[in-house]
Amino acid sequence: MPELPEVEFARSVIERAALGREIADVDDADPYVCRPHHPGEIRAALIGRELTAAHRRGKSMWCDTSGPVLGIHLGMSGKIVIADPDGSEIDGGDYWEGRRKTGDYRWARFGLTFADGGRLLLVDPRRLGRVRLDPPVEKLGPDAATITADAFTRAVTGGSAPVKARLLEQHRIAGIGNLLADEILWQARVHPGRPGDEITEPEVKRLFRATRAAVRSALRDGGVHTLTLIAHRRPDGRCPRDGTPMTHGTFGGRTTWWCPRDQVR
DNA sequence: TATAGTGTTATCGG
DNA sequence: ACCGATAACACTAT
Repeated sequence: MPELPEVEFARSVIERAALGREIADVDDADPYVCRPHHPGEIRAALIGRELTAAHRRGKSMWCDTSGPVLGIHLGMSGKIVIADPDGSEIDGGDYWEGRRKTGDYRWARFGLTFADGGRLLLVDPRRLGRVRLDPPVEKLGPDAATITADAFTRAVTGGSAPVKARLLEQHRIAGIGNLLADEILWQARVHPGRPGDEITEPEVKRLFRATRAAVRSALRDGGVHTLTLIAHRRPDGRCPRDGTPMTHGTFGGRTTWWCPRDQVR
């Protein structure tokens, strides 16, 4: 399930395989995924156009076209699949890899059909992805992969909300999901429940460095599943640093795992 | 069989 | 205004 690194991979697949192909048809029949549009609205806007560029900020993607901008969000279970008329497929996903057979389009929730017969599909079993025209990208904070130290400090400090909740707010920093957040807090040795207005300068510094390091390593190694802490977020999990049994609780409405010895309130 | 979940958004209540 | 909790979405994994 996608966080920033997985979305970047999907974006690169679109860039590599879908740009410059004339759009001959659009399946926008799913009113939930395509909200707030009505069925046929995206179709009418894109037929005869082509994608000219693929962008990403945080977990949001958008494509420039010769017409309106096409926004794509993968939600929790979405991925991009490019299916070509010769039967070949480019699978732009990770989590469902090996669990979805080539040619299984049961959960295709949106699709572009190109004039050459190829298709770009949003395959999304849980239907939490979204496709819309002219998405409000400006509401997102700076991308977690490139955010500056100053912007990071502004985003994380202040307020009474737990720091974990802040890391997850896409309008402050775009791209950190539940797993990345736990990894960052663990790397930085910061308790997830620390309120923003109590975070110290050294803590912010460690969080910033951990954010950059975790995002970079997940981008390099193929996704958030490769992060150190992830395998230890489980009932019998132990801290990879000191062997202490991991604790879990809820912050910002999400299940959170941390090391009670390393990460002290 | 029951429950939780790597995301987002809206709404309600404190 | 800020924050937490809850629901909704529909399916998979444990």
